[in-house]
Amino acid sequence: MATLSTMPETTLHGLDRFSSRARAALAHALEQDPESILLEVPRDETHGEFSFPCFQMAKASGETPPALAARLAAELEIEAMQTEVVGPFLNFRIDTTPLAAAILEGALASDYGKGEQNETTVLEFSSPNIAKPMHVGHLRSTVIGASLARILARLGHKVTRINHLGDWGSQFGRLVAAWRRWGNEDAFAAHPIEHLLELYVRFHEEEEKDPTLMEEAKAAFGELETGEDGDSRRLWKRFTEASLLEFDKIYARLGIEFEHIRGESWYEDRLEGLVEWLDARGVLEESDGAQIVDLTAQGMDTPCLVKTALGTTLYATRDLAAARSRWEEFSFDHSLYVVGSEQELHFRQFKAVLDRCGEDWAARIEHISFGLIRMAEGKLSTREGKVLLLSKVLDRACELAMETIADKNPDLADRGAVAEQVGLGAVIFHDLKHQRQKDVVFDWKEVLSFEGDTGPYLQYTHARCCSILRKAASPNIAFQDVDPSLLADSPELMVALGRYPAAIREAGNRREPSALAQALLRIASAGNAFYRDRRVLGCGDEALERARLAAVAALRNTLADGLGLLGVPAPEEM
RNA sequence: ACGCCCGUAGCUCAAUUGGAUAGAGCACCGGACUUCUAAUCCGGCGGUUGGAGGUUCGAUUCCUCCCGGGCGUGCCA
Repeated sequence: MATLSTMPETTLHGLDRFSSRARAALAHALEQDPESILLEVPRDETHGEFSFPCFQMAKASGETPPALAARLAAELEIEAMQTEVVGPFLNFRIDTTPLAAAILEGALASDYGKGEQNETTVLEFSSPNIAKPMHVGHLRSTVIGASLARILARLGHKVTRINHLGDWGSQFGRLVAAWRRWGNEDAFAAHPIEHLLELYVRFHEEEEKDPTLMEEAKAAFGELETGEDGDSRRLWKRFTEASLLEFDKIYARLGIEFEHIRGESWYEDRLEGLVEWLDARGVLEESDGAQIVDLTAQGMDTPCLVKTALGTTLYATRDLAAARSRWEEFSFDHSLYVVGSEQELHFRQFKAVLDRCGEDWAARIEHISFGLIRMAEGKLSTREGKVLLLSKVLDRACELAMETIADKNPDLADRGAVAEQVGLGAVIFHDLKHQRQKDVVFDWKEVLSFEGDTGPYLQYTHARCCSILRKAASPNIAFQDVDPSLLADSPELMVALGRYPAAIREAGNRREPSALAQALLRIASAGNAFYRDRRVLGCGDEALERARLAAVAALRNTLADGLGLLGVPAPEEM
């Protein structure tokens, strides 16, 4: 993969074009490899666009940091950049006209922020359970995964998205057993998922009083796992099909697609082979009648169970089979699993099992874990029937967006469609703006907020840009027709736009969409300040209007692009 | 009990993964719409970064202990 410093300058996007020059000059002056020169972004923008703290290099050369900074400032001659010494820091400032020229050229092009990481990545995300409705808990995996898929694709990855449906396991034994006792065809026909959820909840209510229930459930799952096309399997298929229809509605709404929708059952005929393979590798042991892989040497005191004493498979069995299958099929460089943090032990275990088997590709597996969504009132529990349906959250957000439109822009055409975009945008962005690792307390007031650091704020800024461009006599400004010196008064906007490519890179490399979300907020903020202070249309100077229109177009394009990567719709009017 | 994660302004979160005077939004107070959408913008208020040590030029960030919260800990997923 090409590193920043070895790439030709024309392929460097945004501020990278300037930082790479500074790094190259520093590397030359310090006789170091450019890769070892790390530039920082000063917290305080008045210090410039980049900064080089001299502490470490000074130690190596025996100078004091301020002395080294001063020496470098005197030596360095960088095209279109000025240096400034502040104590031990060497700061870099980009000349405003070349800055505007470079950023405008980049942001008006269609490949802004594109990367060249030519790698193959398998990405598993969303993965709801069959026979249960999607609830707010599924939102995170779904939107984080979908967004990461787009971001990584932009960076050059060949991405394969897999929806690993929870369509297998002992829970289906429970469901089948519950159906046989209390199932109702009419209720199922009318509201399939609701009815199945009722059965599931009822099972858990009654299993304590009636131990024969669990026996029936285990027997039913046993029937399923025989692979025979019997009654159990017919029921399971019906439940699966009904669930998929429901899921598709949500995915269509969120604009999410998968290369493969493969439930756990897809790997069913590989399960026996997997167990035999583990045995052949000599890692399988029996313990209390179950088949386990001991992991004490890997630092885990809990072994990985691959078969119950009854001979049925477990979650880990299926994930191991899936991992092997994906390795054989895709020969991936990365295999990412966007799954909640409560499954961390599971992933450590299943990677450790592959380690024990001598599979070095296990190191390419990453658990992209994320914090749980909790309700302010207490824990959600599917078993107790306490769920907040994802569809309800989306509906409520869109309703509120409709009310807001009626209030703020009652003449808007196509209000329903825009309300849908704004409502979804609020919910999706709210999720993606937080670091994924942190737990989220679901708060209606915040999720439904359309002001401040929200999705609708970004959408609004985008719509404002569209509005200006719509009213312009000639909205399509070619970069060649712009005098960039006329934008020399707007370095804040140019810098914010210029950091966009690096934000995409950071979001991808850290598997952290919030890095992109935060960058978009800064861009929108700079954009709002820009057109507040600078009249665009009818500013009295044709060349100036052209330049400002180009800046607005660059802003609009970047916001639309970034929102697209996050999966937030970008209406042109709202 | 043990393991992992989290703790930053009244609330929700940032802080370039060890850098400069810890920043935004919400809430609150005060200002800006006859001019490209006020879902916006500008100003003010707000901090012992849970606590105590340690590592070093420098710690919100790394280490140890403690406090508080979340999740997990062989036959669920």
